[in-house]
Amino acid sequence: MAVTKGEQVRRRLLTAAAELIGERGWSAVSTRILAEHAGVSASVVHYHFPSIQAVLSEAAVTAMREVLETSQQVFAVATSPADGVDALLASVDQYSGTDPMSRLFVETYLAAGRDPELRDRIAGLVTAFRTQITDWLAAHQVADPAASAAILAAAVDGLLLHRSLGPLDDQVGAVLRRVVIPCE
Amino acid sequence: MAVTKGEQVRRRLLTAAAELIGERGWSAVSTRILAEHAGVSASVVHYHFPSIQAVLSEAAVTAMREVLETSQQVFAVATSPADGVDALLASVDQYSGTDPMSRLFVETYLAAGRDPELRDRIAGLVTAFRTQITDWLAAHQVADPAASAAILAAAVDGLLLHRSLGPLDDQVGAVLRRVVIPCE
DNA sequence: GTTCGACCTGTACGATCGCCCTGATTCTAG
DNA sequence: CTAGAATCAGGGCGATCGTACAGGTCGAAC
Repeated sequence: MAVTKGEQVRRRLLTAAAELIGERGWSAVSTRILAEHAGVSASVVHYHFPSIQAVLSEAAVTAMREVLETSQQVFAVATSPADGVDALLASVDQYSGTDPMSRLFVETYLAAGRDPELRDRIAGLVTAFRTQITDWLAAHQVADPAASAAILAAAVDGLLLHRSLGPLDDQVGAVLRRVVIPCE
Repeated sequence: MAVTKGEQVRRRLLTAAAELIGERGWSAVSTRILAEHAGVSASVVHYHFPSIQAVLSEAAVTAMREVLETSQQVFAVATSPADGVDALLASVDQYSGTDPMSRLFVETYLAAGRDPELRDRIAGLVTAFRTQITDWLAAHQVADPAASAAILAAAVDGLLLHRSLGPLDDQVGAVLRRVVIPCE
């Protein structure tokens, strides 16, 4: 069989960990909670992973990579810079700011500040995402593509953060489109 | 005496809590760690506060209110929308993204998602801050002042989040200035 | 000088934490 | 069919958690 039984359990642990990071917070995910949520015994966690931090890190990096990769694909179909911003915001719209995935992103940013190895992996993911946007903006004659991409990426995370506190203005899309202006 | 001995200890606990939230993370601040950091015995915490969550919430709200109030004062001296954005970014520049205050903001956003009462208090602070910026932008004939203020506030938090992963592009200030365009 | 309240210390309780170890079970190669 | 590897359950260890409580110290009011 291609996927062994143990590999299935390992994946269940990772998906459960990703959910729990968002729901309970990074440092509130314990071995027993994680095991119960994945439907296994507590000691199975330490059979598949060396430590709790290792599970959380791998789960977070995997989940973030998937989201970022699908998120940067929305730019491929956009035909103009304004379309690209709209598509980016639309793809973000499925996250309410209070859902596990949104919170996993922020939790992981914070955890990365306390774990240098995790920090490097996350920085790599975000840099790759930002580079992808930079290239796309440059190809569409946007001025200062690198800084514009940095603002767009930061705005997305910031909007998620603020949206968890309450609804946002309808016109944020129109305003964010101002960021991408053509070269003179 | 105006400030009693007990009040001094209470304040030491609050400032220590604010630091520890940023350094260790919200849910990793324990009674004993907090007491040790404030130079008091462990049970003093529960003499001045009903629970650990209460200390953390009050410390976070107090710290955030101070920062937001001083931060919105930088707009008062700015004479143009572009100046305002520059002043905002400059006032944010003193926070590296890895310092306790930056991290306290994000930690508190996340904690607010798990505590409705804290959420309301934080939402009030952020809304007041955003309203202040909105009024200032409107007074300076910026189009869509409310949405522009939302983008600016979100960008500030997002930039802090991303700056903790690595240095940012030099031109983010120039790009962010594009957000504030005059009414047609 | 005594009383009283504010303030603090030390200790204790039950719960939970990460991690380890020992056996049982299940699967697979030979 | 069997031996061995892979996988899992259960229990236990020392540490730490939040909180409660009983007693001690100390300054101020009377």
